Amino acid sequence: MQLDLHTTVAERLRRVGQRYTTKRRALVELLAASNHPLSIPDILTLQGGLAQSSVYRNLAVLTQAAAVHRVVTTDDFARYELAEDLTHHHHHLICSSCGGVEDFTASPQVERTVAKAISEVASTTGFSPEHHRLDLIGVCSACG
Amino acid sequence: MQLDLHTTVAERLRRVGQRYTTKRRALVELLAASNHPLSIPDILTLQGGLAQSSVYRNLAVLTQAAAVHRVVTTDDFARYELAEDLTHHHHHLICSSCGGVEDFTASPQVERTVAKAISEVASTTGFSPEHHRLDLIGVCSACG
DNA sequence: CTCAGTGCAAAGGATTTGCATGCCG
DNA sequence: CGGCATGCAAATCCTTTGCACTGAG
Repeated sequence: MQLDLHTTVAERLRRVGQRYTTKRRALVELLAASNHPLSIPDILTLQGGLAQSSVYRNLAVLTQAAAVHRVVTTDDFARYELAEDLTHHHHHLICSSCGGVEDFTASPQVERTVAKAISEVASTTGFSPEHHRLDLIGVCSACG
Repeated sequence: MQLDLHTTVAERLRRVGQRYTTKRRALVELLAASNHPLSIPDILTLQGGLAQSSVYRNLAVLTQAAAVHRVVTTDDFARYELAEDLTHHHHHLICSSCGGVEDFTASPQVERTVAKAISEVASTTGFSPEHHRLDLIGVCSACG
């Protein structure tokens, strides 16, 4: 699985004309090891030896290669996680107080219903859905 | 309804020790007239005669008074819309290409299912949900 | 008169970019 | 060897803030 992950990421990078360098691999491993999206400050803290600008640049590259996904919450920091097809479909619990994010998985029934709603929208509007985002905004246990 | 809107907003502002000035009323009317969240550039274009900083400041005040809601998309601009309880519950179609947003309403069944999922999460985690966000990310008809 | 609200300009802060260096292929 | 990735520092750009002025009560 871990091997597959790196193989897949490498492949996606190659497809957009980019290399899978040591630093990029380190970023991917960091994201894979976390059960929630990481902000740049998070990453810089967890992984010393990475220039801030390089982190930004590499995450941008990985995002463009569809290996990483950028998550926006309520605070000023963008967060990053591995693309869903490299991990699993999930949703977010976003804390309106501290901006922190946790992952959670919805029941199959919810996903089924949402999927139906999406196809309805697609057919009744000129909008072409790529994916959906079902987040719960509230107060996390730490802030509560 | 329009009268109620202004009355309600005025009341909420008063509650946080703020006045309902002409400029603030203009902002509220602008947001009420739009069927999608507006960015600051949007607002400045639509409403001449408002200093940019005042728009930011007033939107911040209105947000704090729970009369306006800040919406984050994928581009660099924050968008603003009236609080849901002043309009109606809805969701967003977010264009991953231009960052634009349109509103849409989900079927009662979807809402019911989502509500159930939310209460499940609330009971199984330490997280206290305040509201949810079900957005579709894709390509709008203009960009497609 | 008083004080919140406003406009203007300057400051802040996350993110991006230019450029010289170093490493991978 | 050649070109891309990296680090550092400077630049960007949305957003916030300081300050003096104005207008409503």
